[in-house]
Amino acid sequence: MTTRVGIRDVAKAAGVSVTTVSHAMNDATSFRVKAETQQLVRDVARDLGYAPNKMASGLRNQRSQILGLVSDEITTTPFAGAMIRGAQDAAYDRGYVVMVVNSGLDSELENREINMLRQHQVDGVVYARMYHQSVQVPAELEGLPTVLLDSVTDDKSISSVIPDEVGAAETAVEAIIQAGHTRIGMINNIDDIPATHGRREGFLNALRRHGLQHDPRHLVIGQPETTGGREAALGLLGQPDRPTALFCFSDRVAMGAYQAATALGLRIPEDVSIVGIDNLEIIADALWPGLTTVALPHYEMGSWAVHRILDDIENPGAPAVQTQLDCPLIERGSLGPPPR
Amino acid sequence: MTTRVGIRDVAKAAGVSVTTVSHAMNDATSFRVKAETQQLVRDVARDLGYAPNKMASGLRNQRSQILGLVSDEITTTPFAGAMIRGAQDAAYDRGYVVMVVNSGLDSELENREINMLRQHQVDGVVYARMYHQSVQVPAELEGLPTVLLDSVTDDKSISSVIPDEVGAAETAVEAIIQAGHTRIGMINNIDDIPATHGRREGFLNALRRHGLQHDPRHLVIGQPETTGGREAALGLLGQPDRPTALFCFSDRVAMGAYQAATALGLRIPEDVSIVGIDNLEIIADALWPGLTTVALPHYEMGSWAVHRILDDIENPGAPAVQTQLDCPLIERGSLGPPPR
DNA sequence: CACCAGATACAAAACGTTTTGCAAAGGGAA
DNA sequence: TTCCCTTTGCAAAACGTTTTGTATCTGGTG
Repeated sequence: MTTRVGIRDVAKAAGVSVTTVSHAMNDATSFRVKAETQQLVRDVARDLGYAPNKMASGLRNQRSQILGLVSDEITTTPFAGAMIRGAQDAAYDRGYVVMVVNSGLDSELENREINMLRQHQVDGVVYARMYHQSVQVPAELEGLPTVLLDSVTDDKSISSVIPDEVGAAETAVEAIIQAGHTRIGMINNIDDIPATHGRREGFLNALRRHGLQHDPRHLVIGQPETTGGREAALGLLGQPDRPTALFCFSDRVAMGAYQAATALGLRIPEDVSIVGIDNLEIIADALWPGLTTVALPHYEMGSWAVHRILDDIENPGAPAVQTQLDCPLIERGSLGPPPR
Repeated sequence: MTTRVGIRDVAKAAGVSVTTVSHAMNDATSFRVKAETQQLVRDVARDLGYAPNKMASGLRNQRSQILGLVSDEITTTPFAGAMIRGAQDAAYDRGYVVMVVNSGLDSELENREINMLRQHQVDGVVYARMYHQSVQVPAELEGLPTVLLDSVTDDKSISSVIPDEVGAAETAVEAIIQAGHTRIGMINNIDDIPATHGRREGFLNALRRHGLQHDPRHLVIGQPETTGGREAALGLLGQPDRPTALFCFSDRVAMGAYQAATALGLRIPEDVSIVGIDNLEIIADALWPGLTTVALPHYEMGSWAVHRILDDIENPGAPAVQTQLDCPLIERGSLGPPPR
């Protein structure tokens, strides 16, 4: 490995002082160097392949240009990837870079990892959860610019971004209603989490808005996986006055509903329409027919969080903001008119 | 934000010099400090919440304790998450931290991102692909310790880790044969990539080893997604002397095979057994019955790559090694004895 | 008692930048 | 010509560590 080229190498090669090189490179202060000299220096720098050492400049500036991203789980769904990419793209656009750290559910480990981030002098951290939930921000983050991703906390002084759960459900159910359905079932999550309540509320809102009767037997709950969806849908679709459309808590639940429909000899969407939430492409695209669903804005949330944190860093003191991002409908083939 | 506590604060509080504090903290050199003093210093450091500034120590040591991870795609499957987590866990265990960067297919962007990593003085980089493939290592990585993850290159001086494709297929097909099948079909990928050839080879190896006839009509190819699997399986299972078991290129292809079986009124595994590759849990667990499949060791590859790179950094000059990692069989419910 | 070795602690230099304060050069006005 | 201002360039300090070379102390030995 050839030894790295530093600022003094450039200075020597260009026949100027390191000060001048520094000024020439960081054009914020370029009024201290003649345009001509600046060009010369930059050319030399490029030819030499000079790239400033961020550890040195960070040390001097007390700014690392590094953001930390701490997440709980990362392996089971592609959502984490989308969030990370959103965060990383935004960071890159603004000259930052992202350190990813994840700790499963081990909060002891999480604290130690946050500590490592601190040692690396990260300028801020995005504290992310894989599923929208309410969290306690670890004390280790005290004093570091922090924004919550896919989670909220009681402390209103911390910015956060989450999906608009209510709106997402409304979007889905509106679409179902537009297609002509009046008997609409919902398979909700059994867990007591924000998504459960928000989506239920959105479901009921949409029904009410259109003056549709809500049959409580058509709103059931189950484990938020495929098996739970299958069992719930089996019950729902087995009834004589079965719903003609099912709004499912998630795409995995919807996949269970597909299985139930198939088992009962019901065609999708001719006999029953199904709509999910998540836009988990690996499932939604793979189902047959494709699953119409509402996308959760993971990429956008990652991007939003990073922009928020950088705004905060560059311009401290702005008030915290709690955001909800829109969830668009993604149409595939599982929503059609009700059977006559 | 209270101003960070530095080594001189600790020194002052403990009534010793910064040198002594440094020696007391880094116990490699602890023979230069009395055990008692060391304890005192450490206690004081803990009480003050002192955490050494890695930018400063990195600058001094010419070692950032940061690893770069550059990947192509990250959002579509959970594989990326598994790799990243494997890498990050391994890094954490050895006191390192991972900077993630990803660029889609834009190699121009990739180069600029690698450049950012260089500026941050990463000690090495893991160059990862999401699907096993043959790559050209970008010139930007020149001179940086690099290992290839889920990819290989012609340059044998670069270490790499990939799944044992041949072995994976052999494992799957052996299991099928053990279950009693003799007419075994395979739905392979149409793309000309290493996985395609390796899995085909493993399939044929296993058949040959057991003296089983290979009917060329039972080895078909298709797009490596669910739709491709469905169409291929429809053809395969529609034949009068249909195979009693299907070995699928991937879990998504296997999902298509499920759909085809269902459409043809075939039960799994009573009428036809299906085995995949990937252990894409979100699908394999969700299918009904669960999909028996061979796991691709994404987590392990991430971990292996990081350990390799750190070995290389700590002990330079060791020869490069190209590794293949084992792929274990994950049994769920889609493999049974052949119908009589 | 004098000397020495070993144990322990410290001061200072170095890592590669940025930035401040100052100096030199150039040019216009008196 | 002299003076002063503006433009351009430089030397040096600082960021927070680690490490080297040296100084001091202690106690044991001749």
